[in-house]
Amino acid sequence: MRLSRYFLPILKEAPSDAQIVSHQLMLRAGMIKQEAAGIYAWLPLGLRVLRKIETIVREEQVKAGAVELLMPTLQLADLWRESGRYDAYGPEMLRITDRHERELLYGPTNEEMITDIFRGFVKSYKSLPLNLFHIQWKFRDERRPRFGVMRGREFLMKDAYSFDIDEASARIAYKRMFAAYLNTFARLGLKAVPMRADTGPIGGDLSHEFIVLAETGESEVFCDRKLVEMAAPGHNLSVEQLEGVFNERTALYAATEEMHDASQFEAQTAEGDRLSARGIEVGHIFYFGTKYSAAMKANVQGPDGKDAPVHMGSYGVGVSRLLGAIIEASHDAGGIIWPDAVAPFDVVVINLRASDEAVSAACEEAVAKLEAAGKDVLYDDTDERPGGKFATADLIGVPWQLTVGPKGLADGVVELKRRATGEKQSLSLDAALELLTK
RNA sequence: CGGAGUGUGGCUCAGUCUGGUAGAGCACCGCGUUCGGGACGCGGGGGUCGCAGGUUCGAAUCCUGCCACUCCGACCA
Repeated sequence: MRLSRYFLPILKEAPSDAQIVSHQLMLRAGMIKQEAAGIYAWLPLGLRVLRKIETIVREEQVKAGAVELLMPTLQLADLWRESGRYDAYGPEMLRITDRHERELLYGPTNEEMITDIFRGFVKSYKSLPLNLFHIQWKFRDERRPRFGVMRGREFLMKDAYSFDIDEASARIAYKRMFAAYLNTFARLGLKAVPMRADTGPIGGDLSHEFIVLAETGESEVFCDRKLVEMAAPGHNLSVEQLEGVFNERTALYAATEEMHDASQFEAQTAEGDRLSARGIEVGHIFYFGTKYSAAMKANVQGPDGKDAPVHMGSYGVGVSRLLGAIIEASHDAGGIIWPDAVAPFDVVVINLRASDEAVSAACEEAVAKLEAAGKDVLYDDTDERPGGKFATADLIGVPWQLTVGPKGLADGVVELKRRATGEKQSLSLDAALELLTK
C-alpha cells in the first residue's frame, strides 16, 4: 500500500477530548474518528487492526470447536419479554420502534436470540454438545461512555453460547472456552489473567473475567504473580488436560476489587507473589445453567426420552475494546507498539528521497519482494520531510521499519529498525529482506 | 442520573471579564530553497464564533432557552 494513495490522517496533537493514552494514540494515528459519544468510525488503519484481532479471536473459537453464525443487530422486544429481560435491562438498552409501531431493540447481547435459534432446530441430546458464536456489533447506552473504544456505546463483541445436556458436560464446555481464551489473548500478545467474577445480571454460579494488566485499567485487581507468566495451554486438549489447565490456574488467587478478600489473598499467596495492579476486562465467561432455556422452553430430549431444558453458558470477548487494551499495554513516547500478530502492516518501507530514481527503484523492489512473501507492506513514498516519516512510522507502531535513502544506497546499505526495541541495524537490502521474510 | 466544565477554520488554543472590522501556531494549496530523525522563505485558501431567541446603534463577548461533547461519582464486553 502506497502511503500517497492511502487514507491515513495523522494528527500532531491529540484532540483535547481524549484523556487516556490509547484513545489519544488511536486518534493521532488516524485509526478512528468519533461521531458521537461512545460511537466511532473506523478509519482504514484502525479497521486493519480490528480485522486482525477479529480473525485471531475467530480462529481460536473455531479451534475450540465453536461454530460461527451471524445474528442481526436488531431484535424483537417480544423475545426479550420471554426471558423477562426486556423490563429488567433498563435504559442501557436502546429501544427502537419501526413504522408499524413494532418494538425493537439494538442488541446489547444475544442470549435470547441464540436460545430462540437453538430451540427452533435442536430437539435431541444427540446434537449436543454445541457451541455457536458470532462477532457482531452491540449497543449499550452507557451512562458515561469514555476512554475511546475501551468503553464505547457501540462496540464489536465476539459472543459464544454453549449448549449441553447436563451441568457436568456444560462445565467441560466452560473449561474449553476458558482454555481457548488463554490461547486467544496469548496470540494477541497480551498477558490476560482469569479472575473469579461476579455473575451479574446474567446470573449463574460460575464466571471468570479475563483481565489485561495495565496501569490505566478501570478496576483494581489482585492476583498471584505466577498467573501472569503462565504459558498458553495450546489446542486439542483432552478433558483431563482441560481440567488440569483450569485447576492449575483457579488454584491461585485472582480477584477483581468487588470479589477481593484480603485475608484470603494473604493466606493463599506467598508475600513475594502477591500482585496488586490495575486491569482492563477483555473477556468474560459464564455458566448459567437453564436460566434462559427454562424461561424460553429450549428443551432437548435425553436418552431417557424425556424433555429437559438445555444447559447453557456464554462467552464474550470485547473485540473493539482489545485495541485500546493492547495499546494501553504496549506503547511508548513515540506512539503505538503493535504486537506482530495484530499490527496493521508487517513492515513500513520508508523512502527518504522519493524524487531519486535509484532510491525509489530500490524501495519498489523491496516492496514487491516483501509482498510476494505475503507481507503487508506500507510504502511511504511521500515527499514529506524525512523526520516526519520516522515520527509517523513510530506513531502507527508497525513492527519493522525499512529505511532506504540515497546516502545508504551509495554504500549499498539500508536501515532496518525494530519498533519495539528501537534497535537499528545497517545491512544490505538483500540481507534486510531475508531477515524480514524468514 | 447527580456534580463540574467546555463549545471560536481539520487540530491545539487566544480573544469573552470591560460589546466596536474574527486572530495565532500546526495542518492544507502555490512557488522557491532544502532533504538521513516532526526544515525555511514568500504568497494563498478556509470560520453562519454549537443552535435559537432576546438586549443594543452595534453581540464571539451581555441575558434566556436548547443541543453537543468532556471530566468526577454510582453500573458494565
